[in-house]
This record gives sequence, structure tokens and C-alpha cells, in this order.
Amino acid sequence: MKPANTAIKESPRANHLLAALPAEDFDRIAPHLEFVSLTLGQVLYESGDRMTHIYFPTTAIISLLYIMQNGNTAEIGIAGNNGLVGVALFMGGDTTSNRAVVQSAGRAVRMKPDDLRTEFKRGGLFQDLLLRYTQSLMTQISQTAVCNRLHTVEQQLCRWLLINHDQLPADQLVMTHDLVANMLGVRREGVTLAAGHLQEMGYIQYSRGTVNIIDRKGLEKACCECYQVVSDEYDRLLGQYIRKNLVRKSVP
Amino acid sequence: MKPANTAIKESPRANHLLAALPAEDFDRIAPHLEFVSLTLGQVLYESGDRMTHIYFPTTAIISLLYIMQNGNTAEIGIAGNNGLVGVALFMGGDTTSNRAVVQSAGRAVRMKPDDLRTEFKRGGLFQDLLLRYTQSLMTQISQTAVCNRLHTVEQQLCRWLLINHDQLPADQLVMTHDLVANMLGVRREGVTLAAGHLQEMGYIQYSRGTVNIIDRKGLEKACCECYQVVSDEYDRLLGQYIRKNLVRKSVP
DNA sequence: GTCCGTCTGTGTGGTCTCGCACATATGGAT
DNA sequence: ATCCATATGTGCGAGACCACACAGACGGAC
Repeated sequence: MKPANTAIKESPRANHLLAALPAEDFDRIAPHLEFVSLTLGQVLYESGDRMTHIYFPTTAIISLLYIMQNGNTAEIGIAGNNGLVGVALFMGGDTTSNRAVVQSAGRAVRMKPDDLRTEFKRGGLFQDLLLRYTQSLMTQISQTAVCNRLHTVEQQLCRWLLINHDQLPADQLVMTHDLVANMLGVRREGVTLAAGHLQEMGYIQYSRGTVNIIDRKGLEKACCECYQVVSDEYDRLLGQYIRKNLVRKSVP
Repeated sequence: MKPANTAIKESPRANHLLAALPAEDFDRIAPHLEFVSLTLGQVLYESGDRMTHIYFPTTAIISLLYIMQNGNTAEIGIAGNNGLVGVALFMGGDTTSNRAVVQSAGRAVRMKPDDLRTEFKRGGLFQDLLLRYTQSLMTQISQTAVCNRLHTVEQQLCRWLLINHDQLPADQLVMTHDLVANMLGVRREGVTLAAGHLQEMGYIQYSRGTVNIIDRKGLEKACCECYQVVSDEYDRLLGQYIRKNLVRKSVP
């Protein structure tokens, strides 16, 4: 169920985008990469902040959260070892109107804006990868919009669990109902209810802040189509670049 | 209320992104632009279709619609004379998982993918503009996600009316409740109710497929913050490039 | 003027989610 | 072992939206 090779997790190459670069490109970029450890709840940047780095998670998972004026929150995207955080740095805006917060503690490599932009301007494969990833992120956000409109809390919880499971080496997630509620933009009680049902069905097993994925297939069945759509689109956009031994769990 | 200069509507420069280009860049691109008339309901591309052109609307408005497997629909973004349709062509994916449909009949200029990519690869201001616009589109989609989760149909209807109003020369929109319902991903009756209330408040006046914006300020007050957030972010990202005489109605 | 398709108004009952209140359970700290 | 902060379970009334059904109103075609 988990990738056999754990040693690779200690390299920047544990990030799938960086892993997709040929040695020539990677070697040029590598000196500009800095390893950092990220703790649960850590904020990488606030809405409107000028970003200080672009992050390529290796084992951490980062949430992109929107915070309403009244304090309500809703997640619009997630990036783990299959992505990056900080598209605004190469898209040109330097900031975005959301917060990036560490969802699951772990490590990432990061890069300074100037180094990033220099490399981006070269216009080669690195640029292609970043732009393609950005498009896949747009798909993810779009699908979140649709999902928010049309699907139940339980379906969305399934989707959220699957997305996070994809980026983790194990079948255990660290998350309280309250935390997930903030991500999904719903009440804590709603999550308790949905999670209770999923546990009853035998798909997950949870207690006090940890959730174990017992039956992934079950979750996939209980989920709306949104998970698969985003997953497929990521594969279509980036699958050709991503090394085979690093493809996600969900691939058959 | 409407721009004084209507002659400019007949030029590709009626599109704000094209208008932002210095003569030197524009003259190089102009020979590759083709004027087209778009009719209400026309589909520019289907989900998964390889796009045949990138479109820069001059007077038309295009909706980006997601269609669920069960036929439900929800709009994820809109592009009028302040934007473009077909970001996937320069982002690298060539297709997206949504449908682009003409929301308001009018004209646009379009460009072939190869010509577009050639110009994009030059890496100058044109590339900057396209990437910045893409980031603003991401903001729009993000905000749609949040709005779908947290706001009422009436608030969303206000937002939708304001966005469309911004791109139109007059204060009249052609739209049935049913059409808007498909855009917002809600029931037709829900739109009737919300529209009835807005009419009662004296903000709009409608009958059989046309809506007149009577009191824009009123709509802005009845709206959620989402409209302003997206509007401000567009200005931040692109305002510096857009010619002053073409800025949107909402600017004070 | 008449007809007919389309657009809009309204009602009923059901489901989902909300906000709030409070009870219970768990695991770490002492 | 005990305590306590945190996490989870549950109940209740309200509101928003749903699906479905059907009535009325308008406007273009003839």
C-alpha cells in the first residue's frame, strides 16, 4: 500500500515535480533548494502577504485556505509531494488572497523567489512543469467549487480523506473533526456525523485526532466523482513527466 | 454609465488584455487575430475537447461551465472583454474539464494555438499578461468555491449580475431565471425567489428574459464580499497594464 | 385576434445543514 | 489515581434549498 522506497523521501526528489526534472535541470536548481521542516498548523503565508519562498513538499501537506471576513474558512486546494505552494511567484502576482497552512507535518524544500523566477524564465521543462501543475491546481479548485455546490458533507469528507491519503506514506491521518470542518467549511458536528457513518460502514476507524483508512475502495465508492476527475486530470497533465515509481496510490 | 467611446468596440483593442499591449507587440500579433461573432448558447469547446482557438471577447461574455455526470451544471468562471478563454492552450494542457459557452452574444477575436504559443514563448509582456490573467481567473474560481459553500442564492445572484454588468455596455442583461439557475447550480425556483426579492428592493427590474440593473449600489450591498475580492484582485494583478479609459464600471 | 411555447409565480413536503447547548469520552499531565 | 483540556456524540428548532406539481402571464407566430 505504501511506496517501498523510503530513502527517496529524504531527497528533494521525493517531490514529484522535482523528480520529473532531468539531471541536467535538477542539478542547476538543486543548489537553490533549502530543506525545511514544517509543523502542523504552521502558516507559510497569509492572504496578501508577499511570499518569501516557493515550497515543494516532500512529506508535508499544505492546505490553501480562504478566510472570510467573518472568520469562516474554506479550503480551496491542497498540495503535497505531488505539487507545490506559491504559484503566484511565477504567475506574476507575488501574493494570493488565501492562506497556506500546514495540514500535515513533514518536510519540504523551498526556493527563493528570485532563483525561481530566473529558472522559470529559461522557459524549459521546469516552466512547462510549473504551468502544467498550475493548470491541474485550477482543475482542483474548480472541482472544489462544483463539489461545494452539489455534494453532501459525507461525499466531500471522503474526497478530502482520499486526497490526503494519496500524499501520505501510511494509512493514518492526523486530524480532528474540528480541523476538517474548517477545511470543508462546514460545522464540526456535520463532520462527526459523516465520519461516524463512514466508520459504521467500516471504511475508516478514528479516535481523538487520528483516522485510519481501512477500506480505501469503500471510500472511493462513497465519494462523489470529483476525486477521480481531479486525479485523472493530474495524470493527464503531468503523468507523462512523473517517474513511474512515484505515481499515486490511486493508480490501478 | 457606459463607456463614451463605442468605436473602440470594433477593434480587438476592445479587449482589455489586447489593449494593454504596446503597439509594437500588438502589431506583431494583430495579423493572427480573427474577428468572430458569437451567438447566445454557442459552445466554444466541450470538456475534454482539444481547443481550436484562444478567444479574446470584445463584446461577448463566455461562461466556463462544469457538467456533472448526472447533468447538473455549475459555472466556475466568466470571461468578458476583461479576459480570455482558453488558458489551457498556453498552460500546456490543451484542454480543460469544462465547457465554454456563450453567455451573452457578441463578438470576440480569436487566435490559433500555434500562433498563440509562438508569441507566448517569446516571454515578454504578452506572456506576463496571460499569466497574470490566469492568476486572476484562479482567484475567481477560488472565490466561486468559497461562495458556493458559504453564501445564499440571493447573494450569489447579486454577484453574478454584477460580474456580467461589468462586461456589458448597457444596463440590460439577457437572461432567464432558468439560465441563471444552471449557471449558479441551483433550482430555477430559487432564482425566481431571489430575483423577486431583488426586484422588490428596487435593485433590478425584469421580465421574460431581460433584466435591467436599476440600482447597482443596492446590488453591491446585497452581495457577499466575493464580488469585491475578485474585482480588487483583478485590479491588483492587471490594473497597472489596463488602459485607464477601459477600466471597469465598478472602479470608483 | 388567437394560439402556443416559454417564462415566471407559488405551494407542499422532505432533506440537509445550520447554530446552539450540553453530555460523554479520552489521553496526557500531575 | 485524579484532574482537566480536548475531542467526540447527540438533541432541538430554524432556515435554506431540494424535487415535483401546477397555475398564470407574456409575447411572438400565424
